[in-house]
Amino acid sequence: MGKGRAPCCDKSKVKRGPWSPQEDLTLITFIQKHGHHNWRSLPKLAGLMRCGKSCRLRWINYLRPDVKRGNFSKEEEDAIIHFHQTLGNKWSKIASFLPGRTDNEIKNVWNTHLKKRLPPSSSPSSSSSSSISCTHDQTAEADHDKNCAIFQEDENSGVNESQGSPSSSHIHTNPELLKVDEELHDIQLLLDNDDFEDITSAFLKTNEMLYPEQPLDSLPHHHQTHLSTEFHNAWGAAQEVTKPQSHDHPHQQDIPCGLTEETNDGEFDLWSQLVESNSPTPSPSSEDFNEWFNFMDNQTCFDDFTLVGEVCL
DNA sequence: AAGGGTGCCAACCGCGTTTAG
DNA sequence: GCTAAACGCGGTTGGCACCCT
Repeated sequence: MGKGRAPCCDKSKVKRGPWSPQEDLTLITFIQKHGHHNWRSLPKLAGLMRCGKSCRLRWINYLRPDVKRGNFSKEEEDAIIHFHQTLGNKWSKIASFLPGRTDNEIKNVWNTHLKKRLPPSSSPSSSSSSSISCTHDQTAEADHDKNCAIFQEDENSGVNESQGSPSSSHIHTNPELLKVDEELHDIQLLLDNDDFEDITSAFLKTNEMLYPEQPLDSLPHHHQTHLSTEFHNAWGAAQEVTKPQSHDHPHQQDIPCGLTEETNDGEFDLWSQLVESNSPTPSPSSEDFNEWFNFMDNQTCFDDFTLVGEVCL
């Protein structure tokens, strides 16, 4: 690869900066219908003047239905501290332990809050973290499933918004972390797969209710980047209408909403057609999407929601 | 009330890794 | 096996909101 990397897109022809609600809608609608098998061609196919990377980032960090918004619970913060000690700045790895949290969000929380709490010596340097990464990575892998289960359960039992509690500024010492690990292990032993899925489902349902309704045009410009929560909530509820079983797979982010695992191959075929012909093809479940559009109209007070959807398809 | 400083976070950039031809 | 394209990750930045003086 000696020629250097070609730019991912023509910077002069793509829009940059904060996403507008209309762009969010366009992206959501397109992915809802066609999935995202090729980020590079997606913006062109969806009618977005955005770089594919930008679309991917927007989707992963804000628009995908299982993204969890709101403050981090004490348990989540403790977990971030714990796994950062183990893994270092492997944000995506840490994010995989915290369902619904993105690597970007965790990175921001670490840099703005958690790092400041710790004494300088307890923050792993890049060299020290790499020197222990092998052994600890294995430990982290082994802890992965049980920690996921724990945070699902936290959501389910309503202990999420605990940042104001007197203990929320408390920092784990190593013995305490060990105790937490033991507790995690005990609970993991009590959970079977069905319980895990139940908790996951409950978590996602709770997640839909994190933000109140608010008319789009009543918001100041700065908060328009947060409008995705409107779509996110509406989408989550729409999933209840269309394909409730999709809630059972929080980590299968690549399977678009409204498409089950069984239909994924078919969806890929649809993508192939789109890429080849560069023209939209009819949705296999247009009735469901129309229902979703109507729901979104009500949720967002966005009069021409259906129009936006039609334009980009 | 105004202005400067600080914090926060969404988004961008560039590089390493993976995948496809 | 090689090369180029695409993806994914982590670091960094820009700009808004809030706080303090």
